Amino acid sequence: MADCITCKNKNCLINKNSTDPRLADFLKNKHTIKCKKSQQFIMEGTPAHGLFFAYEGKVKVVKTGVNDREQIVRFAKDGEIIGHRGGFGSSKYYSISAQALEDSTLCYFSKEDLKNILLNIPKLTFDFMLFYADELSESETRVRKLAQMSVRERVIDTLLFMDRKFGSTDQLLNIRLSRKDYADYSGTTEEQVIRILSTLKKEGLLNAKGRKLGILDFETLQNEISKHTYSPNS
DNA sequence: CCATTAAGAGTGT
DNA sequence: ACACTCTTAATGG
Repeated sequence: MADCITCKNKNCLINKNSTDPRLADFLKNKHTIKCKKSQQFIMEGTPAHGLFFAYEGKVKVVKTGVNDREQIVRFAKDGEIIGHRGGFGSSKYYSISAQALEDSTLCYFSKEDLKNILLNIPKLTFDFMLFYADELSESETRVRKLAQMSVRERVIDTLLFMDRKFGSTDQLLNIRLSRKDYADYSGTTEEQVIRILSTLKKEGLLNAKGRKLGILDFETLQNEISKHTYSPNS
């Protein structure tokens, strides 16, 4: 596989700093992991040895709650980090699980290597800090939405989010999720999601080809949740 | 390629 | 939430 310097994922924090000569040895220690669809590669509560980056593919990050109810915490695509703390911080264990949503390729760095470069390359550390700050901000916005939006609003918000994150082609979202996944991200049950999706279809706001969903009327959907999205963060 | 089966979607209660 | 039906995807010959 391509090395970090020539990597296509220009948004990756490692790629952005890959020309720094001090990174050369570190980059040699990168591992590449192939992951089949549905394969879980981080298990919550398991000792953390490092940090993953999605090289290619899509991943969901999940936190398990009571009665095995799952909450999808975030999604990751090309160039993005999975397992934010990766064991180089205070906790020795992963606080989340991660599962591939499609066949994916992951890059992996050990926590020792990571610690080393974070302590020695300020620019990279600064980029990480900015990234974490943005993530925290987004996470805060999500807390508010989960608390204040109605179920229907949360489902709509999730649909719009999927379009922003993964894009659409031919009026179909470029991601394939089960209704359960939509529920686990929106903080509802599968049945609720199914019902809301089918009413959205009847209202002509949503499109479905097979299992794929497509947004037909962005404006109406946007308007319906606009009172929650006046703030700078989506 | 088609048939069988498993997984997921949808609906009524 | 559960039970049931219908649809779609996966498997294997």
